[in-house]
Amino acid sequence: MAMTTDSIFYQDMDGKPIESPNKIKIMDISIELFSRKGFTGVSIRDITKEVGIKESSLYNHFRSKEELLSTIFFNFRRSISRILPQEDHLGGMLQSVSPELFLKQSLAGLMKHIDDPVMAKVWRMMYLEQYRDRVVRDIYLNDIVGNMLKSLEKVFSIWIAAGRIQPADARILAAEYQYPLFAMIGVYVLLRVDGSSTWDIETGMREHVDYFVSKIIV
Amino acid sequence: MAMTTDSIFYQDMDGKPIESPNKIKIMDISIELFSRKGFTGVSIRDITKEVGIKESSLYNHFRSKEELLSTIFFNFRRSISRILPQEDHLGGMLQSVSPELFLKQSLAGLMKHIDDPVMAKVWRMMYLEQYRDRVVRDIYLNDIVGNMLKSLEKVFSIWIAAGRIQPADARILAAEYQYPLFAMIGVYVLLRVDGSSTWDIETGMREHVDYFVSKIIV
DNA sequence: GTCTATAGAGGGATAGAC
DNA sequence: GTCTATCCCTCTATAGAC
Repeated sequence: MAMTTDSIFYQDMDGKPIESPNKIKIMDISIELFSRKGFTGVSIRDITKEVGIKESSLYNHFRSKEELLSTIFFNFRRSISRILPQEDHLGGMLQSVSPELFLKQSLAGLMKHIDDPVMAKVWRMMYLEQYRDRVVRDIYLNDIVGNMLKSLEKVFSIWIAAGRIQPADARILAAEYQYPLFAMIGVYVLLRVDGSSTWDIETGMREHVDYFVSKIIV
Repeated sequence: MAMTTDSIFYQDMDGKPIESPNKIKIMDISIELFSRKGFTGVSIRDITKEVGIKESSLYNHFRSKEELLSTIFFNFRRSISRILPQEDHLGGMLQSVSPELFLKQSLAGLMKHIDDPVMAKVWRMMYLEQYRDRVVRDIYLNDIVGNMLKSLEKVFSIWIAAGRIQPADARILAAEYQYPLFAMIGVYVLLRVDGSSTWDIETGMREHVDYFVSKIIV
């Protein structure tokens, strides 16, 4: 996967790039604060104070606090869609690498997304707001959990059909592979709130991939 | 496991049972509201309005909004500690039942806890507040994730030593078994926010136990 | 696009009568 | 233990000058 810093470029919800320095600063600081205190725990005052503008100036960039939140998740969704394997490229990719390597590379791609200084915070926001906000809940359940399981199921079916792994229910394999990672990612982003060491949980993720692979190879 | 309705009995943080009907009502309604809108998203006014008392009356029961929150999590912690396998009873229990049955019964015990009408909401609160509140973070990371993994590791070591399952790293087995369940529980409580069907994810949990057992038996 | 000023509602918490 | 009344602060958002 090519190096990219795309993820720090924001767009408005109509697709226009956000270029105003103050608007970018509002996004950055809102993400930082929302991810630590939650949407309802952060006031417009908190945000504008750190940005260095008056409250009223924020409303030149966003119509409301809600629109600011929606813009953040709009960009998260856009960013997430890029780390899912592209259906049409699957065929070629799956032939050229081993299951083990493919899974390790996917995990690396996911971790790269979560490790992005901005996206790490939005992941936290997602876990934090999903109980309060139906849109966020749908992003998690559909865009993240649903899509990842579906695309993994496809991958495992292909491997099974090609006899590269043991015959099994591809849907169950996808769940067995992915759900532990979801839980571990949750722990990972939680540990990073306090700046605690994430060494154990990262090791756990690698051990999981190894264990899983050891149980499915022919 | 014997039927019990213990979980709906609250204690104050000094250990005294909460008996005042209004105080119980405050607890119930706070849990309901906090679990849907988050601590900072709910006001004392919201709570007392539903309880049917004036704001000032709440302060006869709790010194502050924070103390109310702490009391809720104090009771959650107490309740959680009861679903962990007791170290001293492990020996006997492990000899009398098969690994498969033991794991299925543990899962049933956990699901029973989460299905309790009150505790389901506090689980949601825990997922919701853990990013904002260090104490809640510690409850999740230590009392729940940490303790469950530790006690499961013990169980697997015993089985391995007794030759009842294939030799393996007990710590990894514990992680492989438990992490998917954590993620699935997260999805489960999330689905219940909207009253969506949890049939798929419950099936997923059972399939996980089956798959896991199939990979470890001798 | 930023500012000052302010509106108008809602926040947590307390005093003191009953 | 509940009430009325109130304090003082913070909240989101808008109007209008520059």
